[in-house]
Amino acid sequence: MTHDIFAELRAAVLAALGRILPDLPEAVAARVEVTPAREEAHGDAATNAAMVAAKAARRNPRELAALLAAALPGGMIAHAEPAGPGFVNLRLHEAALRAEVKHVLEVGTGYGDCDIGGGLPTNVEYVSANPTGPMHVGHCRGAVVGDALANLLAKAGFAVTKEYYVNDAGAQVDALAWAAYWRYLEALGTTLSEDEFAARVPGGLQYRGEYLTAVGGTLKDRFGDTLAGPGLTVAPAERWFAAVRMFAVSRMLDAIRDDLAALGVRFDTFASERSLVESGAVDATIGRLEADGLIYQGVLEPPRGRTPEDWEPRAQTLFRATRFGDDVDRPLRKSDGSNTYFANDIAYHADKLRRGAALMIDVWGADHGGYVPRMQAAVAALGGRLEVVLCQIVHVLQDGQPVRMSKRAGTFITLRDLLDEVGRDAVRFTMLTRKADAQMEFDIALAVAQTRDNPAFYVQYAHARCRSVLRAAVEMLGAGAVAEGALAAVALDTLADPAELALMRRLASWPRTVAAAAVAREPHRIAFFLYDLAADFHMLWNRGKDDAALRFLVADRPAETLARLALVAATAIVIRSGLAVMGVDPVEEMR
RNA sequence: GCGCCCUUAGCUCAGUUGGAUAGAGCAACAGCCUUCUAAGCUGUUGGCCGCUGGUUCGAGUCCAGCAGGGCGCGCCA
Repeated sequence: MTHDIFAELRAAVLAALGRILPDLPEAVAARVEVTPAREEAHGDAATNAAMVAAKAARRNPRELAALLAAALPGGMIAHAEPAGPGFVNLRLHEAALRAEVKHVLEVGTGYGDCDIGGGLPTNVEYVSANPTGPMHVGHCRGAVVGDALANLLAKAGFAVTKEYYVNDAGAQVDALAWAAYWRYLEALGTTLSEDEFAARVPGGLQYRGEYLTAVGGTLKDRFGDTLAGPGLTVAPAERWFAAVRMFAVSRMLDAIRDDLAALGVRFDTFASERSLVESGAVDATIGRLEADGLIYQGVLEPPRGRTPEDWEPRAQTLFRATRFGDDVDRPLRKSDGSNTYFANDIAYHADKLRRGAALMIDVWGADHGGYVPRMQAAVAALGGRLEVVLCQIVHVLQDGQPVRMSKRAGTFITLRDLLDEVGRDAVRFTMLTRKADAQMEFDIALAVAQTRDNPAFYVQYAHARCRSVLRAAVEMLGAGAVAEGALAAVALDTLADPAELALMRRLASWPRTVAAAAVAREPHRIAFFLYDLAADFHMLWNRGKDDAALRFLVADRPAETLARLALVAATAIVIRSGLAVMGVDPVEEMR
C-alpha cells in the first residue's frame, strides 16, 4: 500500500500541466518533481514543472509557472504561486495535513510503506566475516548498515532475504584449524613451545588470541589425546585436520551468531562456501562460463606502473571480465590447481541467482572496493544484477582519543566490548548517522551522552516524551479515549500552531523519505529524518514551557487536548516506524 | 605509477539525485530559565562547498585536470 502526499501532489501537477500542454513528452513529465518546501515562506511544497517543461513548450518558465499556478488550486492545494526562476510554490489546506495525522493513526507503523520494490526477490548479503574469531568493531558497521538496508528495502516493497556467506573453505579456516590444534596440545600439556609449534605450521601460526583456549579444552574433553602425536607433539594432518577444522569453524560460527544476536541481527540464511565447493557447484559454474566462451588460458600484463618484485609472466585460467566492464581479466585458478576465492564467489552468486535473487546487494568493507568491478562482471555474465554497498572504516574514539586496535597487541575491540560499553541501540543508531561510504568516527563518550548532540539519545528522548504524555493522558481521560483507534476519529481542526503545522509537515514527508532512501540504498537517511522529526517535536514541547496553553494536556480544553494527543501519538508511531528500520527498540521512558 | 572512494562553518556532519538566499549539532558570543513537560530555552556570529576550467536557463551536486586524505593493485579471503 502506497500513500505519499507528495506523489499525489505530483500527479495533480502533471494533470494540470497536461491541460496546459496536451502533448507533453513523456521524458519531460518524468523529470517533474514535487518536493517539500525548504522555507516556511515558500509554502508546503514546490514543483519544478514549469522549468522542466519550458523548453518543450517553447515558453518562458516564469510565464508557464504563472499558468500552472492558476490551474493548480483544488483538492489538497489551497494556493499556488509562481516564484523564483519558475518554481510553483504550493500551499496546502491545513486540513490535508491534519488528514495525514489521522491516516498515520489508522495504519500505524505501516505508514511509509510503499511498493517501489514491486515484490522483487532481493538478496542482501552482509557481515560475512570469516568464521575465525569473534566479531570486532570492523564488522559492526557492515552488519548494521546491511541489516537496516534490508529492513528499508522490505518496507519499500522488496521481497528481502538477509544472508550471511560463511567463508568456511580456504586458507583462513585452515589457519584456524592449526591455531585450534595448538590450543588443544596446550590443553593436553604439551612440552612444545608456541614457537616450536609455529615453526611446523604452513604459513605460520595465526589467530593467537585467547579466545581459542576454550576450543582447545573442549577438543581435549571430546577426543582425549587421540588427535595428538607421540609425546603430545604434532600428529600427521590426516589424523586430525578435518575434524579440528570442522569443530573450530562451528564453534566460531556459534560465537558469531551470539554476537549477531547481541547486536540484534538475525539472518534468514547462512550460505556455506565449503558446501558449494563440495557439491561441485564451483566447477559447474566455471563450466557454464566456459561453454559461453568466457574462460581461457592466458597471461596477464603486470599491473600498470608498478611491477611486483617477483613478477613473472604465467599462464592462468582467466575469466573475461573485460567483456563486462572490468579493467583486466581475472584468474580463477591458482598455480596449484585449486580455485581462487573469486571462482568460489562466482559460484556463490550463481547459487543466489539460482535460488531466485533477481537483485543481489552485497555490503562490503571499503578494502574490497577493488573487487567490485570483477564481481559485477561475473554476475552480469551469469545474467544477474549485483549492487555493492561499501562501508568505510570506523575509527573508535574514547573522549576524543583514538582507541588503538591492533590484533597483535591484543587490544582490538570486540563487538561485544563495544556493545557492553555503549548498548545495542546506541551502537546501531550511531552507526547509521553517517553515509556508509564516508569514514566515520565513533566516539564512545558521545554515543552514551544524554545530550542533544547525541542523535540516538535525542530521538529516543522524543519518543519517550510522546509516551510520557500519552501515559499522563490515560490518567486524565482514560485508556479508551487515548487509544490510537479513538484518536484517529477526533477532530483535528485546532491543530494550527506553526510548530504543530511544522511537525505535521514532517510526518507527511516520511513516506517520500522512505522511498528515496530505498532507491538510493541509503539507510542513514532514516536516522537524519528521525533527528529532524525529534527536533520538531522537542520544539513543540518547549513551547509549552513558555506558555502553558500550548501544552499537550490542558484540563479545561478537552477538544484541543485530544487533537494534540492525536498528533503526539502519530509522532510516536512514525518514530517507531523509523527505529524499526534501523533495528533500534524505542524506549517508553528515559532512565 | 594505475584505479576506486572522500574533501561543505573553528570541530563533527547533512544537503531531498541539477533548483530559490548552502543547512543542523557542537564550540564561540549575547540574553533568558532555577523549572518537574528533569537531563535547558531563545537569539547572534561564523562559508572561495579543496583549486582551476567546462557543460546550461541554473552546479556543493554532472564532466575534465590538479592538490590533499583513505582503500586497493596477478594465484589473500
